Amino acid sequence: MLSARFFQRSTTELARELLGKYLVYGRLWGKIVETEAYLYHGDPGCHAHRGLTPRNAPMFGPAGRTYVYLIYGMYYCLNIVSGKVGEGEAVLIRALEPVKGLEIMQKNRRTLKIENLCSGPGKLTQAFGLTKKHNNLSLQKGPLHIYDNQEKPVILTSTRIGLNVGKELPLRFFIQGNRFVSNYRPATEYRPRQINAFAKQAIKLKNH
DNA sequence: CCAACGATGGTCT
DNA sequence: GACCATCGTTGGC
Repeated sequence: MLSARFFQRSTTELARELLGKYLVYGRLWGKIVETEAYLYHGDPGCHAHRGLTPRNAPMFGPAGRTYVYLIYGMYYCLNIVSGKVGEGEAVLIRALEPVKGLEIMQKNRRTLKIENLCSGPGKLTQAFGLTKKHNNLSLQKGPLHIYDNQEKPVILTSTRIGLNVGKELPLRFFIQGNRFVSNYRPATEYRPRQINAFAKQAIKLKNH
């Protein structure tokens, strides 16, 4: 299991570092293959962007906890809280490669097709049986955990999916060539300078 | 293949 | 009352 320290890094870095790691819930294992970063400053697409509310409260807590919310009245999305306490940031887990417990996932998802089990944020929570009950839980304490993996994947970047605001920001990350990634979208190699330039601008905004 | 659309209910203004 | 970090189905090619 990963230490608390693992989660204490910048949100965009955590979003990349989570790729290739395992999300583990009981007998269910999935390799994280796609993530998105949501930032407190300068990111209108972030739930916490307008400040603390009852729903987004976990995002303002310590890194390494879960933030699970209901979307479109039907699906749940799993996030891993990042950033510092008081800073509302998180990483959305967008897709997993199913690794263990595939029969259970198939039952939960009502499909046999492996590519359709966890290839989307609403799909993976359904496959794992995650709901609001799993909101604001420590990944150190469980029952949800992140396990390490030595894999160093090749990472690509693109804009995020499904947003009406903040859609131009390059904050989606995924493993090159992985067939369980949720959606095609024009992507580029990971460019630290591009991300850093944005982060710099966000801090400027913060200090206004 | 893929664009359009409806289901569905919590959250915030 | 409007919005939504989605998904499965439908109907076109």
